[in-house]
Amino acid sequence: DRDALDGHLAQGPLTAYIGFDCTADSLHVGSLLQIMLLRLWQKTGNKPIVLMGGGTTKVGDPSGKDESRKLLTDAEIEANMAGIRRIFDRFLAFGDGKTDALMANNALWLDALSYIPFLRDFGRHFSVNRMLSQDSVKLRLEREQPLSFLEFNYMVLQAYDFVELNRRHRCSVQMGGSDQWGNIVTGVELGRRVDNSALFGVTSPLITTASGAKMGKTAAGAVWLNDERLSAYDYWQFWRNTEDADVGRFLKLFTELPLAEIARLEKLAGSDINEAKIVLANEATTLCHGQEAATTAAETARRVFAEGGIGEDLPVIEVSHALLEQGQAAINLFHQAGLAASVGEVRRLFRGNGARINDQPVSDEKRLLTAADLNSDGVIKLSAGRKRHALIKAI
RNA sequence: GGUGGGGUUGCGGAGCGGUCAAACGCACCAGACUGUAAAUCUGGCGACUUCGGUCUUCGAAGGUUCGAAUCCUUCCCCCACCA
Repeated sequence: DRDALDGHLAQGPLTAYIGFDCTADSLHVGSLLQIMLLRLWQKTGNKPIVLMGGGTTKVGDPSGKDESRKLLTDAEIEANMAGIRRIFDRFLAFGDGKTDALMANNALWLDALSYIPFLRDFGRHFSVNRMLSQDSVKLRLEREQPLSFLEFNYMVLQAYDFVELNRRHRCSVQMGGSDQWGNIVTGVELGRRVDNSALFGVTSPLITTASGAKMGKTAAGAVWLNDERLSAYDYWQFWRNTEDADVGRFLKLFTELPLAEIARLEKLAGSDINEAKIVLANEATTLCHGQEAATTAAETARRVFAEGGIGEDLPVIEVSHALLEQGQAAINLFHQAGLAASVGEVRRLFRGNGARINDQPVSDEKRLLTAADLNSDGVIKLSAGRKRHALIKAI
């Protein structure tokens, strides 16, 4: 009900929440849009709540995959929450103030639920007929995919979360991805039935790239938001490598530049669009890792790509002078530098002419690296393809 | 508990005694072309290798066989339907 929500917002600040799993100690760009939504919510004078799925994570999310997922201990969940909290610290201002962000954990109330009372108080408001017609359930059934009772209950628990947050923090808006639509609506209705409260749901479409792929996969896996999992440099590179067709959209969604400026950048055509990509990378990296990290990453990228040189943000592995004097097998060092998952992969890289040492292509698998390969900066530059580089430093 | 169908290399999915490190598709990596883009084409895609090969993988453990992902036994797990 957009008009009613507008009406409420016109009357004063509202509190909104988005739920996040805490199955890992970081989030990736798949969640970035949700994070940006909360940030925007706060910047426009409202209060955001980050709800951690501590309770549901403990049960183990049964969705999708066949493999038995390991159950996380309380300590692991705590650690994961701390990691995720660090990410949000960059995007939101936490505190006790009126519009300060709040982090909640649904384990707080879900753990305490008693089955029978819960069923009597809340279960009676859920219609199985309705639940079966929800997309999340219906699609599974139509495709004849398994759906456990546990999973079936997710909707119920999420709906209940909304009611709890409304009672505890007067939270009246839930945001989320469009796949959460059914769950959110269920929560809205539950709130109306048990508390007669007016709740609202806002969903955002799943962001895909222009080529239709889900956003956020790279060679190294997911594009993580914390720098222990993915360096600021790689994060910058991820944005820099955005497809042409996505640049404008991503600028609007993932940066806070004025729309006029974005409109200007969007108009750039041909190779000029690279300017827009650099701006996108700078802005996005600044939001996630800070101004300094973004600048360093941009400078490294400029040196590496524009000048074919090296930059301080490239991964470095250290080798002692003594070992280097003896000569070290290049294939092993490529492997150690993380440019390939195995020595065999390095060999293939050599065979396919994808490997370079100090920007010189190499194909000799027996190539040794020695002190003589150190360049004027005292390092050896290894490259796998055009984009992935690492440095060997003698110590 | 009963009946039926399954568990194969990241995912999907062939194979059903040797020619199987295992078709094909997707994803991924590299090369060419470019603008650190997309599309396209080419090559690669278990590990190690003295490039001759060697070793480990097809749910788990045993067994049959000269030889097993393929056959047998037991076990574990998943799914559908029935109860």
